[in-house]
Amino acid sequence: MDARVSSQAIRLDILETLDFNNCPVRDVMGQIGGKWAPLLLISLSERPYRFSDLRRSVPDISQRMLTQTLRDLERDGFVARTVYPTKPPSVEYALTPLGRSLLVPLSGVINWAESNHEAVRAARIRYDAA
Amino acid sequence: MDARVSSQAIRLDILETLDFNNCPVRDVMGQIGGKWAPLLLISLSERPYRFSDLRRSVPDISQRMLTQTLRDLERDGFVARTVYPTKPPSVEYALTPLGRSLLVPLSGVINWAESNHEAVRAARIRYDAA
DNA sequence: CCGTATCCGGGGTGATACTG
DNA sequence: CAGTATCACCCCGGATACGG
Repeated sequence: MDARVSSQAIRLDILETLDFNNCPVRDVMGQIGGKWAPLLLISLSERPYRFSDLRRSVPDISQRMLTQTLRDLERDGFVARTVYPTKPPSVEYALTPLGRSLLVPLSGVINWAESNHEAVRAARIRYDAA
Repeated sequence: MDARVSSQAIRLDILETLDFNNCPVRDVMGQIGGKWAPLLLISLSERPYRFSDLRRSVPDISQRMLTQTLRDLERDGFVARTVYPTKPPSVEYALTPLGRSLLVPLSGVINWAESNHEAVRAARIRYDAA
């Protein structure tokens, strides 16, 4: 067995075709790796949210950033925006099928982050001590 | 069946305990969601790299950003830095067990990005047309 | 309720030059 | 080869005010 191979297989199909001028990692991760997008996607994985509900679910997001992040997610096809012309109007945001399919692998990273948060924090303390 | 539940189950353990003041998503994704970290982790998933090799593997990264990103990854415990006191010196970067375990779920997102890159680009074109 | 417009400060990023 | 130092820039993001 090759010593470079980990005990857990990692398959990265991308390695063979990685093109830095038209890079899916940059194109996709650039959005979902932003400051607010992951948290919004997590909330929306539960159920559709109205604008104000979403704002309450992420307490320290500004109205400006909430609007802007939702627009970006909508533009990329992850989130659908539905306006109900009530008075006052209400707007509902929900994951699209594409957004839901993204959340499958993304939830793996999120759960990893939760499980290994302490290990990362410990590594930082060790590094900063030296 | 609950209409809110997708055909593909998504389990987010984090939903029950999400604490925004000490948030693993922010703490972990903040690093690996950066501009350069994902690309470096992809390269390092193959094999250890020396500084210059890594630089060649990501052609448009500056020396400054390569150093800084590697330091951050080292600090979080994802990458190990080994100095060989040859002349001139050579430095090798390799994934740690923690980094390798991160790459398991991360590779899922990366492969998703590759598979769905075109769908995302199409969604953008559609959105921008309106 | 759900935005948009404007201003502004700070940090991330690149370019360049220098060192062991 | 593998960095560090410094400068300058730009854009993200917060605060605030206003509008449909």
